[in-house]
Amino acid sequence: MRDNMTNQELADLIFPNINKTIEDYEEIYPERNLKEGAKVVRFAPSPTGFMHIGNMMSATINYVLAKSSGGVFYLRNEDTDQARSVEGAVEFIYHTLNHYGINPDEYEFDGNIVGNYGPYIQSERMEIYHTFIKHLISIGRAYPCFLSSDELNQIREYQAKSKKRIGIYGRYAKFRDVSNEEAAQRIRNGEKFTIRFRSEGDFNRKFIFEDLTKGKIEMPENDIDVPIMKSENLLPTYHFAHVVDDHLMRTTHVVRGEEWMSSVPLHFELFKAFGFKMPKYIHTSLILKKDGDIIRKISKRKDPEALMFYYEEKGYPAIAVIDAVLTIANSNFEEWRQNHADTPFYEFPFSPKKMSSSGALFDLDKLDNISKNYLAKMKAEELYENYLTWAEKYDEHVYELIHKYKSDTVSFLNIERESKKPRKDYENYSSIFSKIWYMYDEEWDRELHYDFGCIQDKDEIVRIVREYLHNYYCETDSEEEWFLKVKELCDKMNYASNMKEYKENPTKYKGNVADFTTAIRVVLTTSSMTPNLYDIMKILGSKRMLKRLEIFQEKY
RNA sequence: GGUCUGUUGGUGAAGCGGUUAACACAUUGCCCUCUCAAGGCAACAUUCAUGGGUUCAAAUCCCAUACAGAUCACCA
Repeated sequence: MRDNMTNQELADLIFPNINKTIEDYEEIYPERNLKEGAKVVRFAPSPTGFMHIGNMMSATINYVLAKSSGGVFYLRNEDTDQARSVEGAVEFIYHTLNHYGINPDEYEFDGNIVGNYGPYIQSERMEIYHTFIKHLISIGRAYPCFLSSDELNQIREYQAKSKKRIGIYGRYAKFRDVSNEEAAQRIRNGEKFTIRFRSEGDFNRKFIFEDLTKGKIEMPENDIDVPIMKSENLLPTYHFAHVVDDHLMRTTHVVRGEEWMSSVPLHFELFKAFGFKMPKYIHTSLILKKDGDIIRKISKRKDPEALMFYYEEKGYPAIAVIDAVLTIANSNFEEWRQNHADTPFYEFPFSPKKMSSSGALFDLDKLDNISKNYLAKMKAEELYENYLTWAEKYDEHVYELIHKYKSDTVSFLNIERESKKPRKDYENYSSIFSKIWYMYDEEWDRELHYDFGCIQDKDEIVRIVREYLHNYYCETDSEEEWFLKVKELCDKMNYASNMKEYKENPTKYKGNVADFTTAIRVVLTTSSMTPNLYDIMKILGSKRMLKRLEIFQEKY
């Protein structure tokens, strides 16, 4: 055994098959040629098979940042945790993003790589990581560590008990200063090891960095010898992959959750060890949830609305969800949206400074409101098509009905639409049917609940509706003629056709026009709350209306 | 326990030393009206977690306390 094994020799022993250098990779992935100010950003989820609202917010912010600066948005699959990886998750994420109008410029799945900075799947970048780790070992900034998990636990317990800082640093870093010969011997003996970064930081020194949303933040330097490569599968840890990937992919801005803030000093030291420029950071607040009296982080398990699938199933238009997300993400988005109603969201000049620094509650009421406005603005035909597409996937029964009665459905959806003040009846596709079911004859065999207004007496209602349908209603009447006839019958049956007169002398009459039309409305629809009656009658036609009078007589 | 971050109405929030403390959603009331929706008009924080301080003047600056969240893994 030789006495003086060099770092380079140790590195060669650990990675005998790595022949590239980090300089080689600098050439393979050169600086991107983009215009001044263009941002290169990424969405880098772990492929767990779900997309949650926090992911969505991060993806949206990234996309807006890239688009509005003429930059690049790429999708990177962080699958270094083999245990949690789910097959097909990237495709799923890719399609979910597409559904919301977010299209990555660079990505990879099914063996297809789009973009020059791939592979975009971490498990396919082994050689790259190993090259960079080998380099760190060769310059003495990383070393193999043979601490077993039992030993690690003991250290942790001891530190916790004696109120010391937890972690492998200082004298706890047992293998940090072991000779290269000893390390080599252990490796040759087949001992398991991880590679740890050799930190040169000092916990008593301060380190200042600028987060784009939170401003200047002062933290102690990192002095922990963190693992950069796992023993089991030789994959890098998140921290190491972040530094290598974001450098090689030439990321300029890293948008990530607030939970990463505390590892910035570590990342800083890692970037410095390679001599790389650090990207800018935007740490986003967590999305919270009010659960009874307590406010907590939104949870994938407990809160259905945490998963993006929820919004698709409920049938919220994609753009409404994006707007709701941006409303929480950036405080001046709402104002911008008011002045730019038809501008694509990615043209919004996103400002990290305007991000709220405390966590926000995701407000479902607000989403409903945004969504109502979008649905109200659509043309009936367009609404119908979107509704049909939604129903095809989520509600077969509705799909069949509206498909069969397309023309009536569109006419109904068109009532009081396409005006300056369109109706805002629907907040999402799944809630539409409960408000329009009565337009379909097939639905009338269900159990009916007539929602009466002032007139409760069945015989009186039948008298009114029968008289009206037989002797007054005419399909060719204009709306004014129609209303004149309604009022005429009103007077005849001693209901006040003039509201003012009624208010002055309520006792003189049996009721007023409103009560009168409500009776008709309820017989035709069971509901006292419907869009314009005249239009509904027009769609229904005399024959079907008479049938509904029959049903009423039988069932009520 | 160490280290960070935050705390303005039911919700999202604007404000950054002098404002009647914006705006949007929600809620409530009135008006309009064939119902509903829409629309119009109102109401809704005497106060910015609490306690001190600086100042002629504080939600805004400083300090302390409380509370909440994050992090301290061979998970990301």
